[in-house]
Amino acid sequence: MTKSDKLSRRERQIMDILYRLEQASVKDVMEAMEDAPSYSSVRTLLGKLVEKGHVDHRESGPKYVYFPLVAREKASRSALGNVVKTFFDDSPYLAVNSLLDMSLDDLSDEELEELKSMIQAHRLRKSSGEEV
Amino acid sequence: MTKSDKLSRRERQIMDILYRLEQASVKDVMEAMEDAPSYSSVRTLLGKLVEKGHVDHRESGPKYVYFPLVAREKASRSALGNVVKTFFDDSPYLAVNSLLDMSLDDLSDEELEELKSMIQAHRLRKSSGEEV
DNA sequence: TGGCGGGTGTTAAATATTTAACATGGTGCT
DNA sequence: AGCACCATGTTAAATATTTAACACCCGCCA
Repeated sequence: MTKSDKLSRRERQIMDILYRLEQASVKDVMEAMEDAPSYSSVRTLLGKLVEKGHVDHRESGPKYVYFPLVAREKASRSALGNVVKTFFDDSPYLAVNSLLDMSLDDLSDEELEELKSMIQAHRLRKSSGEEV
Repeated sequence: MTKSDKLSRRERQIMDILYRLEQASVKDVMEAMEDAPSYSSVRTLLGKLVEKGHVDHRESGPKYVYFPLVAREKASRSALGNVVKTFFDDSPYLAVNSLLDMSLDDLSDEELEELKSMIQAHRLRKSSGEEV
């Protein structure tokens, strides 16, 4: 029963913070919360996440530092997949389209170029006989 | 206090289903859940979402059909934004990159082409004097 | 050394979520 | 009409989440 533990709202919130910060002390987590409860509460939540196997901690000087056990990379794919499924009829195209639409202005020329060649490279690879 | 109501796990789950299906009866929602509770429970949850202002319902023949009050489009942007913030250091580029990386194989030639020209069009627009 | 500050471990209470039971109303069918 | 079916309205119990209190430990330093 390592998997499929449903996370509560607070637990999910803390997981997100840990992914965002990569790792964090109790205090760090608390400070990252808009609507933080008491120090004690955050500590309990973190403890529960450790119990459930989502998080681990190591000592860092006098205190603990917590971090997610599932790699950010993997978790991010899962999160993106969920969004695609929930809001874009399972179509990655629609998702990329929307994401581009809402952020094109924030991308640098280099980034735009990079994305384009990423697509281009794939098209070439595909057309050059690499069938399924 | 129409805004900023924190959703519980079940509430979040149901909202996602409503966004996925666009609209749904109690039964529809229940059937869309892996781990559905009783009909009665789902009904209560939906009622709460209505109370909180996240969902509305209309009569459809003999029964109710529920649907989200915030447009899918808007909700999707918000969801994407959260993922970008949580897992991609707030960098849309990294997010698009990852999304493309995990889904390139599923995109048709037309879609690839479309994305490329979307980027291209933006580059042109940008370089033709539309400075910030 | 004695007491403070800052951390953890544990346990228990308050609150919210989640579930289900029971009652009601309409519709269609025999 | 009477009954089964399917839906909703309401209310209450079971369970989980969330919060906080209290006890302890360690390093520091006046």
